[in-house]
Amino acid sequence: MSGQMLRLSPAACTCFRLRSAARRVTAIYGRHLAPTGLKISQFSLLGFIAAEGPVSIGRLAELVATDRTTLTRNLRPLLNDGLVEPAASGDRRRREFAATAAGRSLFKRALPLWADAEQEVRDAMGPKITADLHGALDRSMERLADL
Amino acid sequence: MSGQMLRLSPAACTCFRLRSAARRVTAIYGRHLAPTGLKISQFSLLGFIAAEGPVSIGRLAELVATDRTTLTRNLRPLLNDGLVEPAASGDRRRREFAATAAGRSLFKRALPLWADAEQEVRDAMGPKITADLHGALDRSMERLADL
DNA sequence: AGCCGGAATGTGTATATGCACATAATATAC
DNA sequence: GTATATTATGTGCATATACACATTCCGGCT
Repeated sequence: MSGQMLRLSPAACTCFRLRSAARRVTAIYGRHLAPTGLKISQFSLLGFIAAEGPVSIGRLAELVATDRTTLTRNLRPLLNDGLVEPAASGDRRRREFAATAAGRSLFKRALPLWADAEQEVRDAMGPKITADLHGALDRSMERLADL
Repeated sequence: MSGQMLRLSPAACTCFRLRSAARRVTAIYGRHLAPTGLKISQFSLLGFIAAEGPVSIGRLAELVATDRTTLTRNLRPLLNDGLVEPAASGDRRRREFAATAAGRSLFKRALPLWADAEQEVRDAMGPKITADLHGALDRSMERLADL
């Protein structure tokens, strides 16, 4: 009985735990990245765009596992701040984007701060739990890929 | 060199992976809960309120590990839909909330759908990876509790 | 009684997230 | 070569998230 109750308790929910963990870790990274003016989501997005070269919204959506329409809006702050700019595209349906020089420069300045955040989390959790978490997340995402 | 590049690649970020996983799993739960009109975050919040009885914003913020001010707004839809209502409070600074009969009823109807989502994720990941993920998340959250 | 520090909460602003729906442009079938 | 299916994207709406700042109230001190 109590086992059943425990499994049904809201806090036992896989989704709830993942979301809680994401919120908490997001806050930690946010503190480190604050001097750059970048949120962690913007940092990730900028990094992918810089690494991929000119890239379309749809391709980005695959890369970052985010809804296409979310990216349309997440790009706005980066465009407004001149970190990303539209790039030429052969297909007029497709809009492509690339990092500007300012964008690449800011990303490079943000990298060590991101590494500090990564290290703070690793220090708090210890190498074993960190590795376990990464492994569990990776294998989970593989299995959930086509749902 | 390539190892260094890999570690610095945006996709290797703990925060990015957690957020991606949370998005993906959120979508799965959302599909199951859609017939109830509840988002997974609303389902969790309603569950906590129903389980705790009259509870303040501040207490809820601790329970669900969410910023206090976020909860102020997350409560709105639940209040508007008559699932949660204000409750008396001895301290006029504190606003307390409790689930209504409709709220408890809807939560009970949503529970099996939530269980279906939980099961779908478990089936996709398998019992071992599921247990590993839960364990890694639990231990991570413990270690990150006071950061 | 009156002041005052701390506690509990709300608001303004900005971003993140995704579904349903609409639009534009390319590719394909005939 | 046009009608149509498909592809790529944007928009309206609603919610989720949290920081900085403002407000209101309680409790203790004088």
